[in-house]
Amino acid sequence: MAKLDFGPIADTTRRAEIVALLRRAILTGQLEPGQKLNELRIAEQMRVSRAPLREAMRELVQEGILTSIPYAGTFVIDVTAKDIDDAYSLNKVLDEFAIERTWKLRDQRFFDELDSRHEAVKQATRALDTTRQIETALQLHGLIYEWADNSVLLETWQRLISRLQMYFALHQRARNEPVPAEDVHETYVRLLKGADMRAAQRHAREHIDLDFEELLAYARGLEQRTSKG
Amino acid sequence: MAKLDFGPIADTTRRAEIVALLRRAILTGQLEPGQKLNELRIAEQMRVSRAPLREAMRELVQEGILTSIPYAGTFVIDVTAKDIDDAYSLNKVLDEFAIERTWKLRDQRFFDELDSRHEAVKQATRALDTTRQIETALQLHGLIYEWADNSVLLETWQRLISRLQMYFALHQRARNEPVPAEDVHETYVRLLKGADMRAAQRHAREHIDLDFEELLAYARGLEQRTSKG
DNA sequence: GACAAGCAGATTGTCGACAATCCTACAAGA
DNA sequence: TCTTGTAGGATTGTCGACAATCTGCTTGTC
Repeated sequence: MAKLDFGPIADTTRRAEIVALLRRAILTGQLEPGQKLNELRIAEQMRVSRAPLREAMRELVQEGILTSIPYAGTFVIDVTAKDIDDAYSLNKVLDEFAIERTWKLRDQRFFDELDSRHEAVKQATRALDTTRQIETALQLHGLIYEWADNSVLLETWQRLISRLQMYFALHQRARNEPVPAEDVHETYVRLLKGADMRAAQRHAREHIDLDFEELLAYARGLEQRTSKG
Repeated sequence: MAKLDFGPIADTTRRAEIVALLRRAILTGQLEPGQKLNELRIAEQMRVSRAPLREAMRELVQEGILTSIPYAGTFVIDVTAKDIDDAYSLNKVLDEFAIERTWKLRDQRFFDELDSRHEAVKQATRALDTTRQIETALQLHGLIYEWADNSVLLETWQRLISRLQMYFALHQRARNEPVPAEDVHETYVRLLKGADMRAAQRHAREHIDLDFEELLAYARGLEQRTSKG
């Protein structure tokens, strides 16, 4: 008989669902940076009272993707080039640490999961689903954090990807180009399976730098435009 | 005429004050790990309705010092040896990064602030005020994060010190010993003023390791006791 | 026309009450 | 004895309404 492993049951509070809905709207760019969230309107749309909505918004404020000014409102965070720069430079450091911690803990299950997530990225890429592509790519990247066996590190990473996902989504929406067909994660996955930890760490740095430059350029353009307007 | 630099005005929402009150109670150990927070009772004590209290609790949950289970309650997080280990190992990495980023930005104001915070620690030590000593020591340590000019890094650090402060406070309360009179931060401050960045980074690691070992031993003892009971 | 005072209108912050859920104790049945 | 079902009380989750605050406009004065 197969070993059943019941996971925790789904959160059944309205608050949790609101958090999920709002987060998704923000991370996919449906709610744009700087935009104000009108409590009454959103509550009506969701057929929910303002109490759980406000609690949900508090969570997202602490998560770093909303910002709140007393008696003025709650807004989607603005994306500045410096924010992206900050997030990425920290991400590099964390990546190195995560790889180091994960390295000795790699096993067959790790490699299987790595392949599985890699496959998910490729599938989203083939389907030209940019939103899903970003999601899956970040999940692929997040495996080393989940495997590092350090809950604080994992939390930190999860806070970071919220923003990164938002940045990427904005970038993609702005470009509105078909996704590159090549498999940019091939090397990353291969190195994580290999024996040279330093090489994997180095690649993580450089691989990130690649997308990073594009993002930064986009963000700088954004700022110039908005400062003109 | 001196340049006036008006800081932001105080938050005037009840929510913000509740957050401050609760956070302080948790970080000083007045609310013990694992303890349940009864909304009705706390609301009555603070002469406040449950709405702002619940929002405040949501923030602290996201901050990582409370944990919430739907329909069951909100609890102060438990302190396990692994949590401390995780937090500290990440802290080492972040310290190194913060020092690196700060190094080139050091100026006279930095050195002055460093001395000022160092003095605050010494003063709290002389006054035998352990709670304040922990606070000031963490603030001294946090200067490199404030100076690193990386908002994401700073946020991450602030999330970390919430827990560290809680751990330290518990430790101190448990020992209930007079605080060591020697100045353990002397070398740290001197190296941050010096010219050898690597040395400063190395010391940050080792300096932390020192207190860390004590904390870990304490936490392990705690866990054994609770598993027995 | 410029500027300050003051008045709606809209929006956020807070409150008290109700609904949904959980935990405990206890009884009934196998 | 162990399990299962079932009230009862306590606590959390949610709602609708009221209070506090901000914003933009209007009005009046110079």
